[in-house]
Amino acid sequence: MLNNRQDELLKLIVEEYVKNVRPVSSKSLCESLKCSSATIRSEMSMLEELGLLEKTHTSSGRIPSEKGYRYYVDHLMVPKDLTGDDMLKLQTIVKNNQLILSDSIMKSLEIISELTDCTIISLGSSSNNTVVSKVEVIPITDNSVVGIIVTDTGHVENRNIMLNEKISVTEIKQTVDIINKYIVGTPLNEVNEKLEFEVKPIIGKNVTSQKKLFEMFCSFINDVVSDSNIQMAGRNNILKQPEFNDVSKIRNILEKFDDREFIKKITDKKDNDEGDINIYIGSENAFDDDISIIKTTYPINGENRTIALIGPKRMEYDRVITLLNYLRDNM
Amino acid sequence: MLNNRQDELLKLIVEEYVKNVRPVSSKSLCESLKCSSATIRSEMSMLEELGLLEKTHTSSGRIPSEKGYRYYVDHLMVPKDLTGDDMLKLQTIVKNNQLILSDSIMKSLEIISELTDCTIISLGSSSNNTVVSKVEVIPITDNSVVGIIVTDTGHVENRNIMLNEKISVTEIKQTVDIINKYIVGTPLNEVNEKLEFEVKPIIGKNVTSQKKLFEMFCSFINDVVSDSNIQMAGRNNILKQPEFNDVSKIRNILEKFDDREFIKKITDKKDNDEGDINIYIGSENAFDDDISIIKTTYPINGENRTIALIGPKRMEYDRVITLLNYLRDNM
DNA sequence: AAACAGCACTCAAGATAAAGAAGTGCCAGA
DNA sequence: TCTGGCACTTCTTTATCTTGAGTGCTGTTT
Repeated sequence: MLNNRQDELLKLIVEEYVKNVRPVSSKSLCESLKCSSATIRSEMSMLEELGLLEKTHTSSGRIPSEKGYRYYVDHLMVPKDLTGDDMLKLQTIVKNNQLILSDSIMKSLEIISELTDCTIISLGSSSNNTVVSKVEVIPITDNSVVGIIVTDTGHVENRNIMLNEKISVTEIKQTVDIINKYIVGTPLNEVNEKLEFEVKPIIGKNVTSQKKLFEMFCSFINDVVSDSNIQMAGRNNILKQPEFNDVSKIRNILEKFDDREFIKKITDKKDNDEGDINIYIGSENAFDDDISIIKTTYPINGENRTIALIGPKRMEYDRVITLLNYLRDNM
Repeated sequence: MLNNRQDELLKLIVEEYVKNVRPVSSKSLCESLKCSSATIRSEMSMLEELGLLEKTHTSSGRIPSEKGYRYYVDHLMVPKDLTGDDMLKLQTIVKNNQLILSDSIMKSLEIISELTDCTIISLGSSSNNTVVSKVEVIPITDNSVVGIIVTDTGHVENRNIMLNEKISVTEIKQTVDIINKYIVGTPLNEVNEKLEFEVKPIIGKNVTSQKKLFEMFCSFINDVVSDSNIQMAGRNNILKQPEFNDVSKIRNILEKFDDREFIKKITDKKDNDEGDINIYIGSENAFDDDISIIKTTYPINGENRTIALIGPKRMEYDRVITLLNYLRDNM
């Protein structure tokens, strides 16, 4: 491993580079390390040999390599206390009890995205513990209805459903009553099975015109189950980062934000500790080599929501993590 | 006004510039206009004197000025037939009758945004003709409920409502029944009045614990009324346009896309002909001098939705307008 | 052995100059 | 009224030079 001074040096370089976005010179660290620039230079080249530092050209200062950031995050970073300013802004939301929990967390995430100039994505793996609270089907025209599903977390999904044939209001009510009777209280991931094996036979006994409605509704609920509900805050913040001044790079990233399938994959990665904070630096994530993702999960009303904070590889890791921890502790 | 050749010249320059994003030289037009470059140059300087053309520097070719685009759009542009390719892509959606009207129009708009590399915003002035179809309040926890409002256009709005005190299920049902009884069938813009003067007195007679629920619900419905439902397609398309290679410019525009208040103002502008296509070139709109907006309204289920197509000032006006007209004709 | 001062070397970035290309404007003649 | 010809302008590209901020290395000091 590294000696004390090397640790200290790497830490200084990461933090200096994160702050100024400029290769860090040996001279600029003399004062902090209380030794000459020559000494620092020799240490620097050792760290470079170990793959922890890089140069942008032969005679440039050093910047942290991906491995350098990893080492920093794993060994050097010390959790920072929240600054009064950060805390103040967050508290106004946390303390506001006009909002239900999930809304107030979303608001907090918006604040954090603003404070850090990062993008935050919140996505729920709703199918696990969430339970259907209510199903509604409301007639709109002669041959179209709107289907609504409400879960016990207060989440509402709706879809317009087109029917080939005219269905009477009473027929709709019949179908919905049957669905409700069997489905309310069912966990989302079991709804499919129940619809297929318990509800379908019963519907079958009734008027055939209900079949179409039932099928459409099944497909709707299917989508709800498979569709992790995605929320995003600070989508454009990446544009503020000086290293993203290349339009094609920005475009690449912004298009990934809009790609639901891509975003959903963020949840896929299984990590050692659920609930822990996981960090994916540069090529460790699929976004972009210059991007890091800080991922964690919050249990909200029994639902596990994944929170992903997306920012430049050159990120204030300590501050970001402190903010996320503060949010968890004050939930 | 301009003579025939000047018309032809301006038309050629606009269309050439739109295609190649490069100042157009006199020489490049000799063949099309069947005269020498010197002749074209003298015509060009006349058009420049009239403010229809501009130069990027003293010895550059010409580009259309804002006034030039305006003249082109008002007098020179001829509606183009749809290319087979464009039509094909649109038709697969239009002909799909699994979707209700508003959904299929949204799909079509997505296609158009893709075909034109423009961003399309669809926003509804829901309060005018839309009528409440159903109101629901579903208990989530002891002191929170989710409120749902469904309109006759199949639009669903929902909100989590936090209550200070515990309210029993039957009490909620009572309140909702009263609200439903008076509100269903009411146009959105009259809901407020009705709630205040007809429903409130009745609620007042009942248990006080309902008051809070009623108030929260009023605030919710208020927001629904004032909130024009915004949909967006191709948000990142602006990044594909070569003239937007400046990150600060892109940021400025993308941030406006996320600014609901700003977007809503698009509907505000009153125009001569409702239902007609309106064009705002460069400084004629509040977005950016290099951006044009093509705006029109579609009546969908009695609701007037505003469609705004946002792209570079250097836009294929004829094609875009043909696409929008085709969509209207095939609705 | 570790730290340091000194010096040669490297590279990026900015300034300046020159050459070439792509235009225009204008004039005189058909 | 149109056109060919020519001088002039500006952008673009390329090359050269300079400067400044760094490093790497070496020999000396502690």
